[in-house]
Amino acid sequence: MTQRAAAIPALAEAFREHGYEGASLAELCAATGLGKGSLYNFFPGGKQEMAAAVLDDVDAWFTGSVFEPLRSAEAGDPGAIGAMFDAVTAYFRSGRRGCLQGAFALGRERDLFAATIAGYFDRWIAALAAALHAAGSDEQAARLAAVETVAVIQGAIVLSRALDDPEIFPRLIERCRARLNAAASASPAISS
Amino acid sequence: MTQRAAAIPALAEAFREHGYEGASLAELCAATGLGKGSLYNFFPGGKQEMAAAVLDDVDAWFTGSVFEPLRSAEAGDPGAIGAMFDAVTAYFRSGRRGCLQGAFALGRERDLFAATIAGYFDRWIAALAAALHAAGSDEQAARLAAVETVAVIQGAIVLSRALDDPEIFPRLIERCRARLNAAASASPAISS
DNA sequence: GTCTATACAGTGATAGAC
DNA sequence: GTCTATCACTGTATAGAC
Repeated sequence: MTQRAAAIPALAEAFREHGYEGASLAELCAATGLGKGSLYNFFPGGKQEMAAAVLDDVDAWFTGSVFEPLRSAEAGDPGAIGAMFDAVTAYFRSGRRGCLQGAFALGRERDLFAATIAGYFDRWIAALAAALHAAGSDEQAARLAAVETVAVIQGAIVLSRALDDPEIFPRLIERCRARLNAAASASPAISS
Repeated sequence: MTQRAAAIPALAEAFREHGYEGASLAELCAATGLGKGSLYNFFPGGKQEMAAAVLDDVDAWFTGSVFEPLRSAEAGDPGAIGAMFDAVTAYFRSGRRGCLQGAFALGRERDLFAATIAGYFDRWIAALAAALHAAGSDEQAARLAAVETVAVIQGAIVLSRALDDPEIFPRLIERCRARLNAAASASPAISS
């Protein structure tokens, strides 16, 4: 059963690089070093179950390393939002690595994983909005800023890959960081 | 030869909905109402030529309806940037419609169309930066704001589809509009 | 549990009838 | 020009040998 878990990161990279439709079983076998029989032993549901397992794995990582730490801002940690930017920059490798949930949202495979994808972004936005609210923004402004920040991150991945420019992602992240810091230091009464 | 041009919008919708790998020839035939023979008569290069023609068509529309009007801001038109947001909101149907160049940038098909995709975003960013520069921003700030604005638009499409929420796109667009207006009204000496 | 062999639908693409 | 028939091939998935 630990072999199944070991295969998931390799499957994730294959899906990231080729997309859901583009990742053939042959490539998934090559990526994991397993034969078709072994893959189907671990994932009887086939490619769809493999992708679902990968999405769950990514989701679990973000929950533990991004969403939960953001909640610590509610307990008064002022560095939680900065830590999110650090974690995201490392995870997406400054935009060279794509976002599986984001890529799946753009194609037809969205229908297969709609609830999982929506849940991922929903919890990300909710956690960031809670942290911003704890830092002083009113709830509506915090929610909108959280949506925008996640959108910038997703757009930065698109632009980084489209323009093949590794500096785009860190620059946009720095801009988000500065803007959220500025909003947090401003009093909510003023920003209303 | 006009039949070929008539097929392109239908092909565009098919590629948008299914992605490059996911759009099979059978679906491209169904979308256009043409048989394989007819499609191959118009596009001897097959699927790749169909996608290239679609990208060129989208590019031409953006050049005429978005990039060129932005250049008019250099001639003193203050409404050019607002017109871009209107055009983009209508084109992407408030995020329900995907961006072909953005979607292609995330998968392996990026390699096939790398120059076209990069050129599309390059010219969008350059035109918007020129308009912002004409409105008073210094060049570096204008460039960065342009990159961010295009990133927000791309991210807004991802989030709109991921969360299946049609209000996300227009809200983020309004936020961009307000921020660029605020930056334009501020003197460049202050914002340095 | 892992691989090989295989089934069978569907793929992109081509040839030829009309 | 358009369609039908067909190509060789790859796709996902399964069965069975070891």
